[in-house]
Amino acid sequence: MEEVTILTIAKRANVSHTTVSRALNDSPLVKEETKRKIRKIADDLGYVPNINAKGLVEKRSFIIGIFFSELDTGTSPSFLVDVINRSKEALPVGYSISIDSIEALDGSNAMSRHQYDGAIVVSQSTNDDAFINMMIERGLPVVILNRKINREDVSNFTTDDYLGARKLMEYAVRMGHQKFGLIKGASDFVSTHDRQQAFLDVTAASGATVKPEWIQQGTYLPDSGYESMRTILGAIDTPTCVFASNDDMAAGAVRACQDLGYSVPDDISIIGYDDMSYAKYLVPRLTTVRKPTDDIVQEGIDALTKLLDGSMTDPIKKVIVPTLIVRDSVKDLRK
Amino acid sequence: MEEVTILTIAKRANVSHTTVSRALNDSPLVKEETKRKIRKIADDLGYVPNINAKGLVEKRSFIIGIFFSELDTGTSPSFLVDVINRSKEALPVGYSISIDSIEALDGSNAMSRHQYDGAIVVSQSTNDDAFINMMIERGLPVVILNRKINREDVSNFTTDDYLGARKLMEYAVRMGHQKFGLIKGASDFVSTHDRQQAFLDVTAASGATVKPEWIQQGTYLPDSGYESMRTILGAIDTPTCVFASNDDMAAGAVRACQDLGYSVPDDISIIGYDDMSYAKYLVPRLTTVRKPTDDIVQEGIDALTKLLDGSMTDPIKKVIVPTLIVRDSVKDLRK
DNA sequence: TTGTTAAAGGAAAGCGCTTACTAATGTGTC
DNA sequence: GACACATTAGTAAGCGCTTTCCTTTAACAA
Repeated sequence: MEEVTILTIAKRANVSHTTVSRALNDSPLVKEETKRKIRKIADDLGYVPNINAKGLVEKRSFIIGIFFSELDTGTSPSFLVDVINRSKEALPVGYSISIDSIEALDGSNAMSRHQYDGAIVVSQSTNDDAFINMMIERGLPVVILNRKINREDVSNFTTDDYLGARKLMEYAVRMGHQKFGLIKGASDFVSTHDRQQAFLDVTAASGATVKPEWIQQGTYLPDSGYESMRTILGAIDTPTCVFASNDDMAAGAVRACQDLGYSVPDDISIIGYDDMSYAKYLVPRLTTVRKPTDDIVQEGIDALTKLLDGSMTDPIKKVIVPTLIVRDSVKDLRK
Repeated sequence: MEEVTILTIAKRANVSHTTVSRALNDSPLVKEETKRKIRKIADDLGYVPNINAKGLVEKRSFIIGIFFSELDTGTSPSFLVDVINRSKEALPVGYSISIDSIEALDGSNAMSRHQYDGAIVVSQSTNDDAFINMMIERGLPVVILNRKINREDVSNFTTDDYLGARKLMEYAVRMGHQKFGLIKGASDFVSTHDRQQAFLDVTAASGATVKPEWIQQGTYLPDSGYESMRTILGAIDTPTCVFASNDDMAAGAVRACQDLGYSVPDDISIIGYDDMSYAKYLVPRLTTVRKPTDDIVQEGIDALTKLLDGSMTDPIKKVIVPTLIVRDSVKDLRK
């Protein structure tokens, strides 16, 4: 299996390798007929361009980086997989993707070891800003997902966590709840802040009771939901509804209730956020908010593709609205 | 920010670029002192080798491919993430990883578009064999995970699904169960077959009852567990214990029981497989088998690394044993 | 002194590709 | 027939790196 290069093809076609290169890149400098002939030969020979050589002269790597704030902890696997899947589908052929966590890369020049042609940053935290700015300064085509960025010059696709949490909390209030607990997410995540703010605003506006001991700090991981819920249930008085800032923690919280002999939702209601795939299999089925991950990712990749081929004119900013998903984990207190 | 190449360094150090290259690659042909000087300059200048140029001459791509049988369906997100994470950690610096699904690549020469330096194949199905053989024939360093491969010349890390399912079923039998149902996994997955075989062997050996209508075909996805369970519960007689071939389907099955007014485990016991992270948050906590994913992946990457740097002598074969995880979803019928 | 050898580093080729330049044709105009 | 000027294709340079030869210098033996 001899390596077939443009030179191999050139000989076969009785043209120079220059012409082959041009034909394969659809240059207007070669006749259609010649192109056809050359392409045919390339096909027959099973020619595959050497991406290193091509990249070397074009100063490209054909690798696009996908960066998450963290890989092990904050980012949910299904979100990650979704991003990867859509990226593969939506990216032009020939590109590889490389996954990394910003946290792990930070400070080091590790990032520049791979010279990415473009990047998708799935950002959870303002801690990522330095990294993001660095990429933009370098002139790298980059798209930021998930978190709102205060720069005009970069495409940014987000969801409105505040709005989603608001919808959710307002629903709980409509169902007659007046005593609320909160399990917060990982502390430096913006989503944590937004969801919490909606919680505070809605409870304040509706005159609901929120005792300090009903507000617990979690990490977005299931175990922290479990522990936080135990603490909340340990208080003298207990809330009627607890908002766990994501579904993972909600699952842990439900578990804690069960372990301590509380029935969900009869004794206590639990609401989550994200609508993870298993949310509808929990007992009770979790009332939550669907985060439009798919859309965010799809639009993000589309934008990056445009950036890559130069067809992007102005940066795109888009906020995709989340949907309230009502299931069975909230008791109707009005009846 | 001028691009700094070995030539930039060479000028600064008053040596030829050749010497720089050698110094940076720790060649014995340059004096230690010279090396130190050159490395210092490289550091100061923030030099990053151009991977394309390096790859071009060394005929390497610095990309290793990670292939899954399928990406959307059969492979669980957390497994996938685990593989990615460990790969990142364990692979030598400078390498990028590229994720792909065999299914999507198959037939096309798409695979050869990227010229991988090595590959990890996470195989679920014998359908992957053609692909695997092709890679081996090409002489690509490759390691197969998850599924047993009948080739002597390739490293292979697996778990024993038959053994795991056997342990699980034997436990259920010990708990007094004598009427068993089965929800099978995706049909062309080897794991499906192995788990089913253990089910059949144990039930046969223990003289348990297994009615045909208690055996349903699933897909490994939660919904199929739900539907299958509904079908099983629709039978005139029902089993006392149902083995769902993975936790996702078990979750669906539990849900179906609940919806139809059956209590788990009081009316019916459910057992799963894999020990997904949420398994201990289901209600009831799921009795299942822990699949040693971490170990498989870690050993796989280690092997590939050795393959890559030529320090592998003989292919490694290893079967890692799964662990029974007893929780609350199986009722003790003996009391 | 001459010869031999080891050590250290340089010159140049070349990896496979794109892309200025250049050259060879053909075509139309006066 | 002489001129411009498209059209098509070829020549050669060069992307940043490794590596094969060479060359230089120093050290040592005879």
